[in-house]
Amino acid sequence: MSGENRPPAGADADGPADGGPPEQLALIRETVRKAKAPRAKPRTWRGAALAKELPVARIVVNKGVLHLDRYFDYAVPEELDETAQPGVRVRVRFGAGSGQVRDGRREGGRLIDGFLVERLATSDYTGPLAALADVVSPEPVLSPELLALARAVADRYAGSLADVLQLAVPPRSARAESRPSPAPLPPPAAPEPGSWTRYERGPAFLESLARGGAPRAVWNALPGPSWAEELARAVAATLASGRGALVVVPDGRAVARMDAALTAVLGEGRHAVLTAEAGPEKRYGQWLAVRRGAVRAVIGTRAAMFAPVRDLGLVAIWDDGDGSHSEPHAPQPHARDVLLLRAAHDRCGFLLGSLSCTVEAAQLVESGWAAPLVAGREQVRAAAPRVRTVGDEQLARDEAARAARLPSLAWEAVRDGLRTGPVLVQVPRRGYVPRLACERCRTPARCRHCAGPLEAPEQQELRCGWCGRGAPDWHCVECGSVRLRAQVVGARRTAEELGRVFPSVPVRTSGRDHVLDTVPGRPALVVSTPGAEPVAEGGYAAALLLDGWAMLNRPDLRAGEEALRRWIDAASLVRGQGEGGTVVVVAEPTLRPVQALVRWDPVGHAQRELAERAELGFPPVSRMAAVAGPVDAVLGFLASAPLPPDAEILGPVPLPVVRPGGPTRPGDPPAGESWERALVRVPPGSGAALAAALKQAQASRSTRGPVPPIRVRVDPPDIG
DNA sequence: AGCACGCCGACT
DNA sequence: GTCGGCGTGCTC
Repeated sequence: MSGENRPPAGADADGPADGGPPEQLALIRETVRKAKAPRAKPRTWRGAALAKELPVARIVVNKGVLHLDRYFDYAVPEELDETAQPGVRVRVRFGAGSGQVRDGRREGGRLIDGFLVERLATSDYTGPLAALADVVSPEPVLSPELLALARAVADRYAGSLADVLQLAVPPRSARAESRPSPAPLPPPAAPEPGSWTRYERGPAFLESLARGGAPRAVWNALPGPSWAEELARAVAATLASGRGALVVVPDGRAVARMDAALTAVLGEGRHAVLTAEAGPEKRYGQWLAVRRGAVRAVIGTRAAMFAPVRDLGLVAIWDDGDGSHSEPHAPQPHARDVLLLRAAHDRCGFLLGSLSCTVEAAQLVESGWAAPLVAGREQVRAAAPRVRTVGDEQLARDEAARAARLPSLAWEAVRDGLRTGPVLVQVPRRGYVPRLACERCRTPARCRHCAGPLEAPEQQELRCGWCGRGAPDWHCVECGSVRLRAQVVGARRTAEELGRVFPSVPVRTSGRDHVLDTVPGRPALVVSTPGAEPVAEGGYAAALLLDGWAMLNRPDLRAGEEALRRWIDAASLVRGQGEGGTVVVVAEPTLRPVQALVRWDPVGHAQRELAERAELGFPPVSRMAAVAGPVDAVLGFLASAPLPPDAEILGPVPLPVVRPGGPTRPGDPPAGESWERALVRVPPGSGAALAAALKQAQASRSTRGPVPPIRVRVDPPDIG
């Protein structure tokens, strides 16, 4: 299906996937030590009895601090010899105070958790080794594969191994560990291709998996509910080859659908579900069943991306554009990139599926690393609804629309739809912040120097949100207009008024705090925020996508892609145009994402976005990192970081101050403090050097005295 | 981050 | 002499 297994562009093409170079300081110190004293047999305080074979244990300690991101050697006491095997959890004394001996025990170190990485005959460390305090449990939870993956993720995101391990290995539950896992089942028969026949290379993809191959594909799924079953068949094909499979989906609803689909295709007992919802003990039990090889297929939300599946044959991610694939805990890895690293490392199959298409997905195809898995146009036309647009000019001319606050085309679509079934109305969430755009043609206003988004904070001077330079003489590059606008629309009110326009029809709502899973096929108005749309029995007769303008003008590089994804996701719940399914989107028909929706061409949209990002030096073609903190600290940090010569620093610019007691998001500065943020941008190929530099600067920073806090994030998701 | 060591000034 | 200030450096 695709060529040899070189690493994917944009993922780890420019990063050492296997460990990375040792830091220079450590290297020098190591050399000096070796010169002074050759490898020593371990001596412990007071010479307690040690294991006879391989008396040294290499430990990774559970401390996320970056200057402790290396291994520490400990002596293995005789009584722990048997259980102290690679991969087990251990407790060790760790901390300052070397050389304090009292009663034959070393004092001063605190007991902390860690993992045993390997057993060795000798240590490079010249001092006397402390002894392992305890082996927590004989369960080898950290396999060499998982360790290598965690190392690669830490390097890619300028984070520490310990932080990644915290995400990758769930907390222990002794009860779950003591329960035996079920006996593994023999591989099932290869499945029929089913609805994969709708895709040109679908059956071939399944056959390759079933034969033990490692095909890699970016799959643009046809609208409708079949994707879960199709993913389940890909899993089944992989199991048939005697290998394991892993599927990561964005949320609990998608997990439930995959769970049902896998049960239908494979029967009971062949797959594990890894979600946080299950509670720690149950989750650890499932995780253990996977690690022990009792279960070979895994589905779950993002934490499952590290699932220790044995003999991995396929990693798959569904809807990679969904924000919940981004891990909020340090170092904030994205499930797509973790799975890319796994695919490259384990040389297994890779499947990225979505109804829509991200720029990153397009890049995987563009670079040749993955093959496109798409349906022909006639399949798309049959499955997708008819899409019509209502632009602002049309809206302005439409007297009836102004009076009723509803364009007549939209009114007709709702009225006609309600004759045969439910009608979906999508309204943007409140809190969507539109960004500045040309008043006439709606082209986003960008900085002349770095192409960042322009902002006018609190009616102040117009300036760039990235580099902070002012833009007093801005004019639109497309049409020459000098006027800007930012519009916040009364979306909810419009939806409420819809209910008044159709008083005899029940109105149901689905949103953040109250999400409906399904609605019956009877006529009803279903008002929903993006992502919370219920599935309608038999499909919606029509959908109304309101206030596209607000969706498209958020101050985010992904605004267009995200709006299109939200629209496609909603429109995919509508019947195909053969059955009369109609979608009306209220947005300017000349805009690229709107046109892509009308043509139902998310892949083409992503390809054009990718070309543009390459031209403007935007991620994912370039790689960026964000450095946030008090302005002096940010500047000092950047000055001390050994950035690659091709790195470009944008800003810093002030971040919005969080009001005490106000809403906070992870990553926000502490309430009341004024922080600034700089962006560091490097061209393709320098991503690994950037991450290494940021890591080193963080490590040397924390060794010297109390320092003001700094937040570093590789691949920040919210750059304007 | 902790935590201990060490090299300087005021105290019993 | 020796108690303890916190500046500096290490953690197997």
